[in-house]
Amino acid sequence: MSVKKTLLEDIANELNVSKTLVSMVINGKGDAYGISKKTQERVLAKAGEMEYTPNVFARALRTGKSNLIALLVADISNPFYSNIAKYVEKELTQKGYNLMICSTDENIKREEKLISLFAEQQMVDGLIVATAAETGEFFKRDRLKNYPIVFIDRYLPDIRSNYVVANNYQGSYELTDILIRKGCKNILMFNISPSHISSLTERVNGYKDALQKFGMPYKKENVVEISFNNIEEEVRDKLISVLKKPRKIDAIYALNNHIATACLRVFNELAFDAQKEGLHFASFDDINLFDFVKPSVISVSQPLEQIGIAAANLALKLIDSKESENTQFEKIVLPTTIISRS
Amino acid sequence: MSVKKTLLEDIANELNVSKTLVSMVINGKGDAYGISKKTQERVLAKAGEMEYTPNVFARALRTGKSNLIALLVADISNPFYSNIAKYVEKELTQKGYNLMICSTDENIKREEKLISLFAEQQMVDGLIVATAAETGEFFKRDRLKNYPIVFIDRYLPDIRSNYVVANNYQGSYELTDILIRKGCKNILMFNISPSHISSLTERVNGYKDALQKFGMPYKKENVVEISFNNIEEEVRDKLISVLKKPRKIDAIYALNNHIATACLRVFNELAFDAQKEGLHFASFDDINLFDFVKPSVISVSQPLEQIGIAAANLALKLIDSKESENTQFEKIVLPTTIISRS
DNA sequence: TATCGAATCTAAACTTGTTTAGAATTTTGT
DNA sequence: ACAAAATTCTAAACAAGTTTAGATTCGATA
Repeated sequence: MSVKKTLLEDIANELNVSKTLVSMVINGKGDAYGISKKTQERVLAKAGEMEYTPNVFARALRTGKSNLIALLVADISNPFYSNIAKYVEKELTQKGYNLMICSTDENIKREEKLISLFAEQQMVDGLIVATAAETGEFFKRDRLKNYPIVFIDRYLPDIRSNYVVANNYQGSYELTDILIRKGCKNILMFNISPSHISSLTERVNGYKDALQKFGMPYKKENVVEISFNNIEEEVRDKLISVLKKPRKIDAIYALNNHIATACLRVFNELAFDAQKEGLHFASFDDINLFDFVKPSVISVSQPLEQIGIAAANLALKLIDSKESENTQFEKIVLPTTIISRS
Repeated sequence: MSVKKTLLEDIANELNVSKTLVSMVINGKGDAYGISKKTQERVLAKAGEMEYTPNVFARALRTGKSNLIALLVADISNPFYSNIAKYVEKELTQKGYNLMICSTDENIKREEKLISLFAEQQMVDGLIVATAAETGEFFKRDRLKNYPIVFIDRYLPDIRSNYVVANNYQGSYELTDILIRKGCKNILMFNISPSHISSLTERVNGYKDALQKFGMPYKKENVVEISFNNIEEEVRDKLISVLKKPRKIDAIYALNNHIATACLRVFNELAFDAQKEGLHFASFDDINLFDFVKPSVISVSQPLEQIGIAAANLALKLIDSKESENTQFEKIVLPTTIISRS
């Protein structure tokens, strides 16, 4: 019962011209194909009057372009990703593209399934991915050769690829440096497990190298691994046992915002006054929350807007230069900022 | 240079059968069309071997179904929406659908443009929308008649529609009730402007009716409107002037999480100890942050997961029953929970 | 042995645009 | 005035599937 959609052909029939002509005019190629100004106007007017909107699928089928880009992240409800998503979308919208955002749940199989659907079938013109992959063998498959993929947040060392990431190493190095200068001798780091993710390993490396600069030993027992799917509980257990022991630890460093939140929750529950106890608290990733809590958080803030914009534009660039067999890969590393709260 | 994709026809040629047959088997209609078991097996085996994946656009063009649903929200970086998005996506994935999430920036024109693109051209099979519209005239257009649209968070009173919302009235009523029972005589409410959005007006109504129940007057000056695009600054100005005056106000009630965060920022900056000053603080919407801040926040928590799941399933139901001219509209109102922190 | 029916399969139409190759018309040049 | 060139337009092919209508093939029935 719903009203019939207007087709190209309907406009053509109304005006007694061919649908070829209408298509050309609608796509702004009227001049290029030498359609008279008068005819162009008539077509445009009629198209407006009949509320014509092109069928996206027919167009994509014929041209092989959907003007769609997909963004794959572990979890869209993580503010880190949802903020990046916002900026990616904003940038793409300006350039006439639409964005599909999908959560992979940090599940490699799901990620691969989505990539097969989106990329191999050209459902989307390009892909922006915070990959959960370990080695990334999947990305070597022929079908993905020459397909526009931009990695964000994490990259795969063994895969030649384009990526946009924050300078995790440098940020972590600076943060550790600050903690040491504040007098910390025993910085306990909470890492995520599995820890193959590049951004995490680089944060660990930055931490190690800063220790080394000050001639401080890297103690394995000072890096605690937390399963990514059970953060709250494991942090609670580990942190409580640390706080209850006679203290050697003089700083806690959470490697991402989830861990940091879990730590803060424990401090809160125990009514533990870190400041009074001489314990510093630091986190990689900066979230709103940190502006309001005690203990004050020293954090590394990632340039979310710039990451989003850069990833969007890099993807568009790759799409535009797709045929040109460009084997040059772009690796964009953006600086982080330390946020030190009093 | 990238490897050629496998087409239905390629499989058909390899096996010396028609592409019709291959299509039928691939879509699981082999039995229905009387294709022999042996042939079905051969097709499936060959399809797997050749890594066939169907072209989404060709399929959608012919069938008029894309297995895509779009979710339109004001801002995907708002945890309220990003959490709903997560659950909607999870539910849809299980049912074989993919989700397109788009931010409208609370911009009605952009919302309408996206809906035209998505719905009128059947780019997506259904739509879930937290609309920015005021009257919703747009939704009355013929092209959208009988198109599966589910409103979430907000609905349009003048539009006959399907929606899934939290019980904003009841939540706000209960919250106000609690504040009054705690002895509050002057509850200052920060509302968002423009305030035509149903969820907000219902929160105001709940507040008013609770006051009335206790025979307390509704004072216009106790409802302050804050422009949605300048929340931080306006809240700062208004709140500071309130706090500096000789106090009559004994509770602040923020109508959403953005306003609440802005208020907390002001308390923080002023080192204002609300508890000591006998000021209660409440918010509609519950976010992580509230677990960690002072003053303690009394909040109304919305059932994000249930909203997401219900919206997804309602959309799917509408899609399935599309042809049946169902004029019955479903209105799902889910209960909220008060979270009272000590 | 011609016929009917079931089982199995296929040719061609169809979805809605874009693009190619070329046709029809008008203008220009001499 | 006629060919060449430029202008303006169109028929048909094409993208890659799904669906309809009907064609074979085979054994069974009369």
